[in-house]
Amino acid sequence: MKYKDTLNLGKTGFPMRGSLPKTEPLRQQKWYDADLYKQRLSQNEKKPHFNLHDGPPYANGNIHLGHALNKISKDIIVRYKNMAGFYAPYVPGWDTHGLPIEQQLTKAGHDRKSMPKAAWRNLAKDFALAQVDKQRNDFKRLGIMADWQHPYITLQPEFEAAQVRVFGEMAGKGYIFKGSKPVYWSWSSESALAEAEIEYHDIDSTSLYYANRVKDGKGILDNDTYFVVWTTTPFTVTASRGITLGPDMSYAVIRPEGETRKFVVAVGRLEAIAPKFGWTNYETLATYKGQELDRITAYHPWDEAAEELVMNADHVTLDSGTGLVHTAPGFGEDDFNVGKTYGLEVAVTVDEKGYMTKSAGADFEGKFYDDVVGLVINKLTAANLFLAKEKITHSYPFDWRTKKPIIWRAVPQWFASVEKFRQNILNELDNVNFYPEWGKKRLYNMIRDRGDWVISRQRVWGVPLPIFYAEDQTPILDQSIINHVADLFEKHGSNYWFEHEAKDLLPEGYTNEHSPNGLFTKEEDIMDVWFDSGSSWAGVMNTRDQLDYPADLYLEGSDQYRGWFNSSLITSVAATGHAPYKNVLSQGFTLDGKGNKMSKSLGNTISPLAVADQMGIEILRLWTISVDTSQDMPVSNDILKQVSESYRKIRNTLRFLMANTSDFNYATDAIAFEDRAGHDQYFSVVLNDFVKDVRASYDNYQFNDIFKRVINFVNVDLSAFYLDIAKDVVYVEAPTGHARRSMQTVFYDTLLALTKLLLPILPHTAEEVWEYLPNEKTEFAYLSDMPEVQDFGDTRALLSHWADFMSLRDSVNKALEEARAAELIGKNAEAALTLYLTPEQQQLLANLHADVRLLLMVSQLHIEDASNASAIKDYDGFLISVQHATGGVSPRDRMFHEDLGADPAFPELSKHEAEIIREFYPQALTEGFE
RNA sequence: GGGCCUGUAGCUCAGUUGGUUAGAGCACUGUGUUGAUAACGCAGGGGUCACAGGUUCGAGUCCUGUCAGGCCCA
Repeated sequence: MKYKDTLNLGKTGFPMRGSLPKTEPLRQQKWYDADLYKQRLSQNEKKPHFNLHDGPPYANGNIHLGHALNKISKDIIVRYKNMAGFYAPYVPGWDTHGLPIEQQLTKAGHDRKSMPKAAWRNLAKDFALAQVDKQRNDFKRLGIMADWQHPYITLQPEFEAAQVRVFGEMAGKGYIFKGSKPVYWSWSSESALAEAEIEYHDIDSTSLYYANRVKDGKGILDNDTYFVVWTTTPFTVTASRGITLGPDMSYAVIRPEGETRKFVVAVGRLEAIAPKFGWTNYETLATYKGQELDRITAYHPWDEAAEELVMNADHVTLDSGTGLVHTAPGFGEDDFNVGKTYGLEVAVTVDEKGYMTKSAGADFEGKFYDDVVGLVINKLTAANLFLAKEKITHSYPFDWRTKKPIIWRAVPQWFASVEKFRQNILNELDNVNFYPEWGKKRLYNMIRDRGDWVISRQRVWGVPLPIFYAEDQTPILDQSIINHVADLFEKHGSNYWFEHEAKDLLPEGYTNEHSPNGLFTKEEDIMDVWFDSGSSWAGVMNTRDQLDYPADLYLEGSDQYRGWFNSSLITSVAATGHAPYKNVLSQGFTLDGKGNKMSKSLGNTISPLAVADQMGIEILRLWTISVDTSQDMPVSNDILKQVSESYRKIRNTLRFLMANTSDFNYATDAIAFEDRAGHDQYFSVVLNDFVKDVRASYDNYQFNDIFKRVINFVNVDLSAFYLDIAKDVVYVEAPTGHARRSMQTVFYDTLLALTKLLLPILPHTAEEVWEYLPNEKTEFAYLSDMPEVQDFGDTRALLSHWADFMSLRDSVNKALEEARAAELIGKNAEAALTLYLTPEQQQLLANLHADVRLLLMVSQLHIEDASNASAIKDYDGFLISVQHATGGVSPRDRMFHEDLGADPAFPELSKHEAEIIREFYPQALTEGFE
């Protein structure tokens, strides 16, 4: 027989390489076939609940890395919670209303104007549901364990009904009102836009400087005095109704050389402005504070029916312009606010498509707003008021979908008055934990500074605003009527609104004093989609039996402070007085390897599905915990390659543990902690601390902390030390002997703990490992529970002793490396070490209760008293001498021994080995060795 | 322009209340093994802690500014 046959070399079929792209989909199919999601949940039915509420991605387009990061992070948390003693359902959601889907229909060749609204909405619904199906399949490829068969979708009747009831609750409290206000108006999509629907680009504009002649100078200014104003939006001059000054800013009345007219310009801008008008010399006739000129009037440049009122407001700056702001309340928010204070007319001279109306004047009517610059200049020039034009490049708002510029424009809109319950919202934030902590500050500032919420949209694809109008156009905002509409939606879906007349939507026999003839009309606007997703706490958490309100956790990208975190908080506090979440976890954005943002145009994007196909989704999942998700995260192929190296290390380590426990049955073979060898006790403690630390990191959502701990544990604690020394035990010692069983006990504990702790992150790999653990009872690893932290008492002394040993080991390794370089030895087994130790250092070794020779992996170890040392090299405090080992090499354990042939039957083996052979391989006595 | 955040070895990350020669893993180089083998061990090189001021006996760690980058807003 061969010596090798008397060794316990590891055996396992677990492949070194995972072939992840091929095996993952097969494994996932098994999960879905077995309805593993439901199995795990039903197992947890009696446990405390943990609800992570899914923020709904928009049902349009391919999933990108941000989606993947989001869903994988949630999956990690939910899987962990389910294995850690919680009933943690995960209902995925989709956001399905809104303009992008309407645009997709248009792109596909459908014409909204050519069909009834209800028909258009059915097309949108079909499109959205198809997108949901596609994205759902893609999410499943990421290995996400969720209730994929019962997602929530914002177009579901029960969701729409819940949303409408939230609206009713707010209306009932008087939070909903109708107003006319400048809003972001997209003429290209003929709709008001939410702030979230806007993006900014730099554009070139023609700005104009012109003069307004004083009409009523209130005894301060003469009638030959002119206010010099600046505008970057010339079309708004048609609706100009005022001139705003900074109350504390100084304004000079000057007369340029060669001019008969006098001009008013802010002192702080005079020097910058004068050259533009060719004013090389001028005399300053007087200086006034802005507030001294308050309520003086001036003529509109050409509109005799209009008048310009001088006003004061704090938003005026000296950064640009003249320090006098031309004010058109219908076309700007600041303008509107100051105009409101002074009671100005809100003139709107542009229609919904961007064309000037009759109110702009006969020569403007019908012209596109952006094409009237020349006309405005002509009119100003004709009135001798034109001073200069100037090209400027500035950041300007655009419709994020049509990519066309937008304008501010006052239109009738429905609002939610955030002002009325702003303080309640801010107070509620104190009851929420934020990860990271600064999230609270960020959300707080946003709520504090935000204005009222424009909730109406002039589109079709969305939840209708459940509002009726009486014959005299009085809006009817009655909570009981709104709830009646909600009931209809719950039964028939919101398309019912568009398929029926107002009278069919109102409760039977409804009357109203404003409708003497019993006639009613209905609102045609729909709700802002942020109201949809912002109502999900009501439409999902409150509606489904297995879920709770408020949710334990909302987890989204940091853009959602302005989005979903925000809108959910507002609707929830408005309707119930409470925040919809107890914890908010926000994540950064994925950046490329250079730290720049990912975008299609830059070509630096990485598709999660491509990663799954090329490397395996496990690699992306492992990447997710390798980075600090609270900040922006770099991703590149190089980074993923590095992560895949880490994956291989983890995989190989698991494989080694499996291979060396394949003949081990915990039930019959395990050795109790007290009876384990010193190094096995030590490692049991290391493992236990590892379990404790990793679980704490999970509990605090510190993903990259888990990664760091796992990688260090695998590389340093296991691979470089414990598994390395283990080979001389596990391979060589008697197969069922105490030394080997002691170590195998720890191996198996480690294998099991590591597999379970990694499962939320690497579920495919963990399940694969599980197939090689015949003694584990559950069919899937996911049906097992997280390892519990054990109590080994006070382990500080033990850990301290081993920390000391590690210092000695470092010194020994350096000494061995020098001996190797000097060609005194090759491998460590050729070495005989002599340590010259102080009494304290000798005590150190005694404290270990272990075979130090084994721990240092040399053939022979001699301990001498330090006082006997002469000319021995000091390695960081340890006097170490390396010689070549003596005796001969055993072909079996490949170590040097001086007792080879002590058993005459086995002349090549050591005494200890011969004993093992006699007991466990008696056939060697007859067969002999080759 | 404003709010929030980030900038430590080639890469991903640690660096407690400011205190001796700034750490880890990976990668890299050298080397040993060839019984974890398309694996594993050991050793080594590598950072003016984005930059510039300031506070302090002393700053990666506090303050100010600049630069670069990200999210959100104007």
